[in-house]
Formats: sequence, structure tokens, C-alpha cells
Amino acid sequence: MMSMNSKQPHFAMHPTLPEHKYPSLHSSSEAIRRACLPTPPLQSNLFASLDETLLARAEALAAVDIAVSQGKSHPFKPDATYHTMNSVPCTSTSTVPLAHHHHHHHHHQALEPGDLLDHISSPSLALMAGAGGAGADAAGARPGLLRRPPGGAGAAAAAAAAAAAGQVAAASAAAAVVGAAGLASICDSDTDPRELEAFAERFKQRRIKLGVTQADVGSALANLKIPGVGSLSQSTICRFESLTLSHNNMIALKPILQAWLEEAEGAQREKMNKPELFNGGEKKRKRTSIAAPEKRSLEAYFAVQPRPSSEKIAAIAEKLDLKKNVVRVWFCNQRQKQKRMKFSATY
DNA sequence: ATGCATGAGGC
DNA sequence: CCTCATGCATA
Repeated sequence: MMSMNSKQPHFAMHPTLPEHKYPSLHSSSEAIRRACLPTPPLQSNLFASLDETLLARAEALAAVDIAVSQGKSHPFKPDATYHTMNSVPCTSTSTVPLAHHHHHHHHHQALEPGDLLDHISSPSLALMAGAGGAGADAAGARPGLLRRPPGGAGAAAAAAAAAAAGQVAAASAAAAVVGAAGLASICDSDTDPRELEAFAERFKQRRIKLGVTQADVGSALANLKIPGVGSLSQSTICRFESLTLSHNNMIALKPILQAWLEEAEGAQREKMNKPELFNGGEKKRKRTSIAAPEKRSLEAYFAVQPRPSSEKIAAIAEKLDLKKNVVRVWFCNQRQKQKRMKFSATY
């Protein structure tokens, strides 16, 4: 009676597969990513002797933030800002003489207050040459998208089996999946951030025209019998539309959403609903809310050291009077955010 | 639309 | 313990 969720098991999508093994998607991508990492995280030498100093400095920076931030308040999200304002009507067949695909750029963790300020209070958070994360990841393969079978579906087993096979196909080439669903541009143009942005925008527009919500799309995906593709949450659809997903994630989801879009438009006559809502009253996950002051401190620490050691995390947790795990997760999430689609002009 | 969380897969 | 893909809960 602890972590068991009543609604749906988040896994079981790759339970038994004696023949093949598709989770290689993840592994390969990460392996490549890691391999490409030019500089492993080691800034500890710089701060090795700055235990107390670091905290103090970080907090000082946080204090600065307070002073700065109280002068204004932006209603917009501070991160995930990358709009490249591109509307290239490029199709899959259109030639792309501009051979500037995605190249891996080594990213450097910012160690200066500038980054901190930019992150927490900068009004000009649009321009950052932080294409590192996305670029590096993009260089690799694609992640093993979509998992989790439809909660109480009786065909879960079959779906899972099919899903397994599908995963492999998806890994090899998005073309396989897309081909079956509805032909998409599965070339290097698929990795083009501008193309993704354009698609995301078109997607949202057409989705709205169809009169479906993000949540609807999410559950409808399960109706598409694409192997390995189950439903997705409103959150994910939203993030896709707003491009607040990792580059790889965007690329992985694009063909699937495109398939859905085409089918939905092609058969705009039926409106299936998968209300799989059975809740008896189990454990509700609680979202601990970190107060603004603590958050500011965390941001300050993050600016100085994005990957604090366990000990440091513990220290920070104690100072801020937060649970260590909460702090650890916060840093993890912060890193993820920092890595999102952020390829403004690249330079 | 987003913040905090879970979990698989990997070192 | 990390990274990543995702999602529940929420502002």
C-alpha cells in the first residue's frame, strides 16, 4: 500500500520478450550520448574547498535575486523558451542545401552568477546558447518512447507483445511506424528543430480545429493501433505542443502524433472516449510545494553546482529544511529543464 | 501550463 | 545516483 497506483501500472510493457529486446533504444541513445560527452562533470576541484563558502555564496546570490525580483514579476515561464520563429514550409522532398544539421556542441555548465540571474530573474531569458544538451542527445538514437499499457484493458497482453516488436521497429527507423500510419518526412528534416516547431504549431492548430483537447489526444493515441504506442497524458501532449520536451522526445513523438492527426481528420465522424476512470480511493500522490525562498536558494546553488554530491544535497536540504530526496529530485528536474529545447540561435 | 515525482535502464 | 520519458496534482 505504498507506491501501487490503482489506475494503471506504469510498466509491464516489456514484460516478456524471449526473442528480442527493444529497450535498447534507451540504452543506445544514452550510451552514445555519454560517449559523446566531451567533458564529464568535474567541477568539484573548483569548489572542493568551498563547502561553506559555496553555500554562503549561493545564498548571497539568492539574496540578490530577491532584491531584483521584487521589482517585477513575469507571467511567463522562465525556462523552455526557445522560439526560433521559423516557419519553413520545407517538405520532406524539398532540398535542403543548408547542410547545417545538428552538430554536437559541448556544453559547459555555467558557473557564474550570470547564469543564475538569467535563470531566476533575467527578463531576457530568450537568448542562451545552450544547445548543448539537446544537440548531444539528438546525436544519439531515439529513446524508447511510450510505454505503459492501457490500464484495465483486457487486450493489454496482446498489446504489450505487439508493442515490444513495434519498439524495435521504431528504434530502427521511424519510417516503419510512420509508414504504416501515414507517411511523414523521416529524414534529417525530422531532427530539424525548426521542422519540429512548425509541426507542433500545425498540430495544435489542427487539433483545436478538430475540437479535441490535449487529454483527448493523449487517450486517443491508444486507439491508434500502433505497436508500442499507448496513451499519453495531457501533460505530454501539452509539452509537445509547447516544445517543452527534449529534442529526442519531440522527434519520437512527432510521427505518432502525426499519425493520430491524420486519422482523426480522416475520420472526423467518430468521437471515441476512453474514460478509464476508476478510482476507489487509493493513495493520492502529493506534490510537495517548495516555497519561493527555498526555491531561490536552490536556484542559487544550482547556478554554482548543478550536480551536487549526496553530501552537498544533504547539506542543502538541511539548510533549507527540506527532505533530502526532495532536494535531489529538484536538482534532477532542474537539469532536465536546463536541457530542454534550447537552441535559440546557437550563437 | 507546470512543478514535483516515479521508474526503467545504465553505469 | 543519474538521465529520460512521463504523469499526477495543481496553480
